[in-house]
Amino acid sequence: MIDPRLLRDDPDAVRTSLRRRGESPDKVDALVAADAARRSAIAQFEALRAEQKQIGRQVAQASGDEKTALLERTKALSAQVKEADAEQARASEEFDGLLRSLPNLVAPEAPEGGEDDFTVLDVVGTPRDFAAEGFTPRDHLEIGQLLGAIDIERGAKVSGSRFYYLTGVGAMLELALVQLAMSTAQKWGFTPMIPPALVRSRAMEGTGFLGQAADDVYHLEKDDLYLVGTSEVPLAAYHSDEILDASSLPRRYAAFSPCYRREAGSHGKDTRGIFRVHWFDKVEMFTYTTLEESYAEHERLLGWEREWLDALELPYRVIDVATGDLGSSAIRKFDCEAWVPTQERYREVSSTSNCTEYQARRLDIRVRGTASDGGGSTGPAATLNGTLCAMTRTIVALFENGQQADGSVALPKALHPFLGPVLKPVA
RNA sequence: GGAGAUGUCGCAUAGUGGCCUAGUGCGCCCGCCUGCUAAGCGGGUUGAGGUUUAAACCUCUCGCGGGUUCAAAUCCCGCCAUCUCCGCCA
Repeated sequence: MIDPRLLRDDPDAVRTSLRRRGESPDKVDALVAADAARRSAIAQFEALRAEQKQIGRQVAQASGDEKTALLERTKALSAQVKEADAEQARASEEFDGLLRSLPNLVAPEAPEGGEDDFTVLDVVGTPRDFAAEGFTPRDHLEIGQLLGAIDIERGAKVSGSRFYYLTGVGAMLELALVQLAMSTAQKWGFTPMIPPALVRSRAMEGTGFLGQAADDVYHLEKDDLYLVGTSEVPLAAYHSDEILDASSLPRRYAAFSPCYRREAGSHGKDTRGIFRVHWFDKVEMFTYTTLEESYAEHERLLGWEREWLDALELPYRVIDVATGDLGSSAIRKFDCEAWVPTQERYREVSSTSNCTEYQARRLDIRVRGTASDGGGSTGPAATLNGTLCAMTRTIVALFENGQQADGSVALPKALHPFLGPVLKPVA
């Protein structure tokens, strides 16, 4: 959530941000009113409570008629305090609920508009000219079947649509990517992590996934646990309710985990192969830092994502995602999109978001000793996340871009130590 | 899954209904003293919220949430976590 003080000091900034996201700014008025109601309820409760405590101390020392009289007064007061406390709690809860439903402010630099209004920041590499090479490219599923790497029919038989088995070299390719990604991230200074993929609602809500994205989340009702759609969730919640020493920042974690997504609302989209699935594995980067440092860290995360794609020798472009297409936690988001030859377009393979203090406020993650005030006080941390390697989409890109006329796939040098230079059709 | 125990300030502990405005020790911070170091002496040291120009004051916070009571760290109920034992299990 955003800084509640901003609602009092500069509500127009909040309205402007909502408008830029394509949302109605109306709820700002309700928030300002709820804030005023909350504060007045708190003041009322505290005044009554102070009186109750004062008289309570007198009761302990009094005796006889004096005590009876005091008890008379404080008995009535007790009911009033209880009532005021309930009202204060109700008003605070209402304000908190409204505040949590508000998305993060958007960065002024983020381009305004919807899904198609992104800005292209860079284009790297050149898509191959298959016509010049004299053959028509096969799509990733066809290649995966030739290599014995992907079994989509049995995935559907066992688990339904959008499920798959990685088999043979497919399974080994994923493990190679995981191993390479984790060790590379460790070299960059990230702490390797394998986090839980089932989390409580606190973690899910705190990272901002139970708002507009709630339909995309799997929920295990019997246990009230959620399957994470990204390890951003357990990584953000890792330090919840903690105060981090400023000198320990930035803290960088790289996590390998499965990711589960209901893909509600994407019926009929990307139905072929393993491009859009209900489950995939991913290595995710995550940083805890300060607000001031978050902007530079966002650029660094993008830099590492690019370095990874460079190492995989994939052609890609980088886009600055438009305000209307940002998640509720993010103020700005950069996507890396790899070229997919059979679709003749760039498709998202990684994404990095600066969530500033939004998640940290919800999860109560604070920093002690920020530079701005000599080191004594605490303030919310800033969190950022970025994909290092989403397995299925990376496999799609590697297969399609590396394919050769005979159905084999030439691998980037970085993967040679694991799998050799070429994956060959099985039969 | 069953039985039992435990949860107090960074750490260790005291606290069995009003003297708790949570004490003490350690650690940490500031100062004094001191050839140096150590010791010693004095003060400070959970976090959040509210009133406010400020200073200051007030409220909440003893794992979390309810309840009893004029009054709860303390009594009752539920939950969470940890530990020990039994069962099951990769």
